[in-house]
Amino acid sequence: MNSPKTAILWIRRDLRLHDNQALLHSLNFQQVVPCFIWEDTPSTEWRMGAASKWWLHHSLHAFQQSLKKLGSDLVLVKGTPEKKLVELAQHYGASSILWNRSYNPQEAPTIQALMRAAGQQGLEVIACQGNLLCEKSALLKDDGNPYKVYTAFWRKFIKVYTPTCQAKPTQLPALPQAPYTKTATLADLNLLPDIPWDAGFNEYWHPGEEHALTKMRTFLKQGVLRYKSDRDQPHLAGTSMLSPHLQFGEIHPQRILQHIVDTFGPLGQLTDPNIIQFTKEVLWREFSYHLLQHFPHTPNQPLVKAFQHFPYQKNKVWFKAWTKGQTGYPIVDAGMRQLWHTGWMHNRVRMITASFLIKHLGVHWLEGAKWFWDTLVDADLASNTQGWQWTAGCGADAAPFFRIFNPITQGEKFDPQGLYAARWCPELRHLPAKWIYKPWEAPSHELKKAGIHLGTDYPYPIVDHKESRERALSQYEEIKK
DNA sequence: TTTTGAGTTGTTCGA
DNA sequence: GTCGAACAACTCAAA
Repeated sequence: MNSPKTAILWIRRDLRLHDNQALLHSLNFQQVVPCFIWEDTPSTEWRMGAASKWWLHHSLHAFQQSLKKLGSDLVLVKGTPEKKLVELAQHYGASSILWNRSYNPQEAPTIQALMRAAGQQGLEVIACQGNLLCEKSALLKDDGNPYKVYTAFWRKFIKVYTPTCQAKPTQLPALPQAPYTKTATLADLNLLPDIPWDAGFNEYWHPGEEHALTKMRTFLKQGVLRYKSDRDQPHLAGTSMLSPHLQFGEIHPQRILQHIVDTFGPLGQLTDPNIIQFTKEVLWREFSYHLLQHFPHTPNQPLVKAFQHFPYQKNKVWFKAWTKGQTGYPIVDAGMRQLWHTGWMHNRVRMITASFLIKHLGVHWLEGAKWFWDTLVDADLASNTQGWQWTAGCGADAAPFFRIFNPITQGEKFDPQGLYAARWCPELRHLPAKWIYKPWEAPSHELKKAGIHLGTDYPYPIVDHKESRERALSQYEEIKK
């Protein structure tokens, strides 16, 4: 054995040093080439959206820096993964390719092609557990079928699960000599927008593992203690905001649960409803992946087949008003504008805006899912699909058909002072809280005093709540038959 | 196999 | 203004 043992470490959305199985496995090699491959125009649907690309750019940068600190680097390459990985292996004389599994069914063809290409070259492939706590068949019902009800999934999970975290390595194997000439720079990947719509992103987000870990520790020390009530109030910073960090694998859910167990005790014995609620939210992500893996058609097709024939309507004008935050319903508009400016929307408002698009405007949930996919920094195929189908009533454990969010009372209930509306729809900021979620009902002198001319400064509602509600209910009535 | 109880996030109406 | 009931019926989980 004269030549050193060399491995290619394929990095995807696992941009972390802690709890990174493939990275740990790579320590068994003498030389390791960590690499990220960017495919400009992948042939799959659901290719990475604009907001996610922004995050990826900064996250790659952060990860590259931390690899450098440990004596390695991140090699960036443009091209088709299965071709480039084999090419890299040949260039460096590597014997093995390592990666952490992705649970996105859209990526399955790439993996199959890679396995084939590697096999032809006699390369060893090692796929490790990725960003999930429960892989496809790790948690099933006693009869062997997948869960379709969250509570049952959760109960089983806390019974069987114990976290096992792994510290980050203190040093990494060196990069081999003989630099690969076809590397790209981060700028070459062209991940940042051409027009600077990301200005607002920079003040809200700090991608990277270090920031993710800090955010988790701070949240689990403070915010989580009021989570059960604060998480529902969109004007507060009551949620963990860890979702994009999880999506890019900057933090493993294992580490969050470990921290919870270390601080508050075993999951099965938690008593504080705030901690339980937060743990449940972490597990919703797992449940979404559970569903996505067992029902891989759900990003595009309803889980409940009866909904294939639901009479959704195309309405470009209404859809555009929704995307721009110009529906005339302040809670909806505030949410859509927050999304546009920050790449994120508060969870409660996600439900309200989604419900409004599907039920009040009668637009297909898939249209909304695609908009969220492009604009969210935490866009996650499993959570996005599950969330939209839940709202549409066609998913697992879905909302009953008669549950149609009232866009006025939801605003008033969860933000009685109207702070969220005032923040994101500043044209309404002088309107008293009493009217801020229903400006069209405000007396004309109040509107005048607040300096608002409806129809000019802020739109009238594009649809009537009561009418839309009744129409949606009667359509659902039809579907049942 | 059969049976029984339960199921994230709500709204409206009428007393 | 507050509160409880009705909204429907079905699928799922587990004993």
